[in-house]
Amino acid sequence: MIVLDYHDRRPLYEQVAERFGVLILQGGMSAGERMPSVRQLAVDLSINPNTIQRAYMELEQEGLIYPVKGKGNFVADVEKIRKKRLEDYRKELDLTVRKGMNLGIKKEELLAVVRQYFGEDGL
Amino acid sequence: MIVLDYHDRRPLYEQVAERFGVLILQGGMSAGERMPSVRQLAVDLSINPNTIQRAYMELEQEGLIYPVKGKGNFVADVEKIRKKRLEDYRKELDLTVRKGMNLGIKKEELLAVVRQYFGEDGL
DNA sequence: TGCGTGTATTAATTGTTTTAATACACTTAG
DNA sequence: CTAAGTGTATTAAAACAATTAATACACGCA
Repeated sequence: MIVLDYHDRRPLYEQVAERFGVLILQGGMSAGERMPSVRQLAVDLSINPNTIQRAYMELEQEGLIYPVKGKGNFVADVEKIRKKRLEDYRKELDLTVRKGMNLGIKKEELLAVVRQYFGEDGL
Repeated sequence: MIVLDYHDRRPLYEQVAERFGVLILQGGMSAGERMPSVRQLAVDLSINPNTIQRAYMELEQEGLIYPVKGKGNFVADVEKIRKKRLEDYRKELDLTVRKGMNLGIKKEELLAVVRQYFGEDGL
């Protein structure tokens, strides 16, 4: 069971989302497994159900879980998670490169950064 | 003289900074030229001097102006501005590429995005 | 139908941002 | 050296946004 840290300045819903996020990504929960119910977890942690709801919303945004009305929230497939992460990253990358173009950066400089992390091989 | 828009939801200091920022970047003011004094501009716009001060702080952060105690704020050299922008962008670019590496993105995909905006030539 | 589930709306609380009031410190003209 | 103009720092008031809670609604299943 997760534990809240009231010395942590971050909001409660963020702590809850973060703990479960790590748990899921590290394989502590498997795909399809049910999350604790909004109400039950709220009782366990002695906080309001809406705070849990908010945390689950965050996790849903990240593609880590999905809700089923009347049944509960369930852990998503890690493969789908990975795909969503890549999707989001591609948008970010596109923006960054375009921004560089607008700033008048040289193509070679962009390539150099890529090489720096991915090596020279294969050009 | 700039004009404040009280229907604009953005804070006053941001409006002030934005207006002068555009003015400077578009060549409406030349390097070394003096900005309106904090107090004078405050009187003109009928707002508190600290709000102007805050706006000028923003502009200083962006490298657009520099302060001289007892004398005033002055428009920076556009060349220095350009350099600072590039500096900031390089850090951003570095982070983005590293993040891609951590996500396990393929080198070729990064290169493809670069080509998309900068063309195929020169590989 | 009843219990357990997620969802939506509204309000109270808390925290952050924005603006103002005021006092301090530096520069230069005279 | 003093006065008037300049930027700077500190503090507090006011406005705004984020967070949490209270409450009611809607769905699924036994």
